[in-house]
Amino acid sequence: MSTTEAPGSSNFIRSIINEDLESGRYDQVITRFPPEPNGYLHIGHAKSICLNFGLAAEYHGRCNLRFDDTNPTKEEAEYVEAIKEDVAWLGFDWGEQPLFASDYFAQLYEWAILLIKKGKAYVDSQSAEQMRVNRGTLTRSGIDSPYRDRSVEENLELFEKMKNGDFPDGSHILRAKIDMSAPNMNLRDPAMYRILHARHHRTGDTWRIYPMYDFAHGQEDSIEGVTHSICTLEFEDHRPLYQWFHKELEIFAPQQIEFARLNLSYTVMSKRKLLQLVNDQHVSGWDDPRMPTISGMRRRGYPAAAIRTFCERIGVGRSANWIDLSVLEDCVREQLNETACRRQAVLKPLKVTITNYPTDKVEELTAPNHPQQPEKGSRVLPFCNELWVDRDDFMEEPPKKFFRLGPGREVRLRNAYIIKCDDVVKDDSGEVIELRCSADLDTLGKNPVGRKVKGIIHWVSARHAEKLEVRVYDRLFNQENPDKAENYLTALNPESLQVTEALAEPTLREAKGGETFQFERVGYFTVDSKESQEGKPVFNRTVTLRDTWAKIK
RNA sequence: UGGGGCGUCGCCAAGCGGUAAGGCACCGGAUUUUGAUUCCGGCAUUCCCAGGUUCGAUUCCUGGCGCCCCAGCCA
Repeated sequence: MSTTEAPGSSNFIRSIINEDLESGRYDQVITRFPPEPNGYLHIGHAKSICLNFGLAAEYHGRCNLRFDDTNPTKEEAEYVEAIKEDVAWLGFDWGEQPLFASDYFAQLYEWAILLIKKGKAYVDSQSAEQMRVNRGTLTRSGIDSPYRDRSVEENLELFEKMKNGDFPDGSHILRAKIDMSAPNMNLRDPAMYRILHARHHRTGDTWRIYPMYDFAHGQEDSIEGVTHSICTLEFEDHRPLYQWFHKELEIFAPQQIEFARLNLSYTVMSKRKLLQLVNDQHVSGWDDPRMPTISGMRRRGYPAAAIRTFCERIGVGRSANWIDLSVLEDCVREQLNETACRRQAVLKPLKVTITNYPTDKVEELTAPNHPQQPEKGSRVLPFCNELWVDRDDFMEEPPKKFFRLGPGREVRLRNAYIIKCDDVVKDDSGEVIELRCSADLDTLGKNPVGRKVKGIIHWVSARHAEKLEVRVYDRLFNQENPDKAENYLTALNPESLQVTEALAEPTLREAKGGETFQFERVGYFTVDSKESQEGKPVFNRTVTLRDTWAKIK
């Protein structure tokens, strides 16, 4: 599965891989997607997933799913499961078992000892604060730790005790001995191992020390034979260190390649902020349909194929980018237009009575499930003299370009007759509460001769309508870039969720969780797989239809 | 004012010395029992700026300008 999409346009990563293959530096392509299980995956991760798994498939290589679980204070098994589900749903296969950084803890520990013995690592006993001060600044070099020249024996002994849990958190730390005056801050004796008396989701209480990202990631890649280790731009400064460990340890050296992370308008992408949205209950959870998480989008009704298309379409480069939400929505519509069956449902009901239609008569009209795909079949639409239409499809004083219902106007009822608005009934407050119309009963499946009726509106039989809960979603944030607000929370869109009731054609009652329909002229709606019940589906608005009338207005 | 990057249409993005792909958005127009879809057509004499090399530069060189990342015992 997964790579049915058209091959993407060229990008700098493919160029690098081609060169590496031609030069013989590597003879295959092995990549990896290395999430930290400290939150749910979002659309930015999808970009990385599609890139890594996509490249591996393209070059007939392999892509590992490897959890970078080196910080037990932030990671949980729940996240591991959620991440696996999301990657699989996106359509990618990581082989028999996912891998874990924690699988390599013993090896990493041995390598740390090797570096100590080589005089390339030492135990520092400064406080975190002292270390920070002594690290210097961007423009001023750091100064050596007073513990920098401890003997190998002493370092070995202290590190052993760190491992055994003899010291409290923060009392000592293992550092690589590189250069405290390096202009690249990452080379100023970076931390390799810290003491953490924390229970790890997989190794339990086995370890009291845990490796830092820099001392773990490159070696994990090396162990797995990863040839191209693709990460985001902020790790570019870490590359010299990534390479330093491979060289000092004399192990297989993968090539790290950095690309620009995804930014999407009207959303935030940092895990910290997404976690806060969840914890402070601005959303119902990581999988709230308004979240930019994979699970949120899945619940919202975004097809996996649409997300894959999106990731291919936005390309991959090294310059900061800000992708417009419309690109994603276009991918979703493109996919759903092909796959979703058509239905009729009214969200803002206005009563219509067909005055010349027998009160006790009910007709079963036939409507195609997909006008462009007859093979999708059809369904039955009951029609009687009492209907609901959408309030937006009637105007008492319509402007010239409005070709829907108005006093004396004619309109086509989708899949049914042409009707004419003869009377407008109002309540005491002057609000329109009913339209009394007459139908041209000779217009079923054909157009009248001598006049043409341009307007077409959707409707539902009032006596057969199902009342269904519909959740109308809008963008979670009002501002294109929530991060530029004083506090991104102030940019939250208070109307991002409107719960309402739809009056829908009877067939919709049987809709199953995860199914998506196009409510004609309105948008795509997907049955919420979490909160729907048998015979009582709850619909999430996935995305609206394009609406050029809205622009004309 | 240290180091590392980036700068091609409103937003992405190809281009790798030979005379500016594509997508989204936008604007026209055709078809349409969804103002949807589909379909045609338009949309950078110009590639951050200034010099230079060259028959020829978005592509090479030099100098500017602008933006992003780095001072976690996070990843």
